[in-house]
Amino acid sequence: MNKINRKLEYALMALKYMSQKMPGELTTAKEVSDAFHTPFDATARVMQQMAQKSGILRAEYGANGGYQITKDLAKVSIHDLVEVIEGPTALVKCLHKEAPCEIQGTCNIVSPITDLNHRLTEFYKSLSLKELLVGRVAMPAKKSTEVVAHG
Amino acid sequence: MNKINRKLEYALMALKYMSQKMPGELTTAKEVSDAFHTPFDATARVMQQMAQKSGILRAEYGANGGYQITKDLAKVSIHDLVEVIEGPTALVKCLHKEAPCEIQGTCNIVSPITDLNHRLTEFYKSLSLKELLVGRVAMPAKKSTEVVAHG
DNA sequence: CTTAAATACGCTAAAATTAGGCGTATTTCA
DNA sequence: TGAAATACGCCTAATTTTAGCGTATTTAAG
Repeated sequence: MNKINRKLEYALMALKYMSQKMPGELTTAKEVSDAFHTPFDATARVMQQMAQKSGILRAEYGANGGYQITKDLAKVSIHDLVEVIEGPTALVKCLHKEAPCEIQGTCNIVSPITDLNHRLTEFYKSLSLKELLVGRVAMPAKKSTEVVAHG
Repeated sequence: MNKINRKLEYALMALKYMSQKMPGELTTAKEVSDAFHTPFDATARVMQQMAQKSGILRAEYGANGGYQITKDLAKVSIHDLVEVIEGPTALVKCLHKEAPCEIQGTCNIVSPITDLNHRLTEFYKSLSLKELLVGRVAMPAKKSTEVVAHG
């Protein structure tokens, strides 16, 4: 439960990286995968998804192309990002797929799970990417020496 | 991200089922796996874990044995239960394992992930099993016709 | 004292999910 | 025309999840 997968990590890395660039400046997938030593294909894919499935990024084609943040990260929630990367969210498949759950009918926790799912979704909707990635601290202007908070 | 696994489902089913019994009455793993058509071994295992790793349940050995809820579910959080079933929690391994994360050093989201992990943990700590399983509505006294909340 | 029913738990195999990589098409700049 | 970039379908490997088997231990009942 509650484990972040690689794609989401790569997306967050890319977004944080891009958020520290000058407005209008482009960032390529290769640039990100080089900077963080992440696999190129997977990195490129999540950036494509953020551009394609959502308007978080804008893609510019061809040589000298790349991506650019186009949405205000304060207005994009973690829930939004997760749905872009992973598709529709649910604690349990049966909540929004026509679920071939073999124990349906006898299951006694549909209501609790539905409730928990709702609360979790609200939690993730309430947290913006800006709040998460930029944090309460003002951006340090210099791009170096990231300070780790708790660990 | 945020998917509930089978073990946790079985644990929640068992707990809800047991919470509707008379105080002092025992429940066997077989009884639960029969009631919900869940695999016996897996069902038995989570009940063992709840008895062994935590004091949520008490086990009585031998024929006529079984389990019994011994903790006030209002005082056991979802976070507690998850840690009993899955062990230490973290959004990402590197947060509490000596992490052989290959990109450590270049990773720029340790701080955001740590922060999110903390918020999530607080969220799960704030929600008790009683609130989740019994809900705001008073127990219906009759054990039948479970009402589904949202869908 | 033997059998049956229950908990306790290590081990292994199957199934499902995740992660990564390959190939190719398309776009654009030089 | 070639190089560099996005776009994306498909396939394979790795990891995780899930289930089941076997066996030991405890206790009630006959």
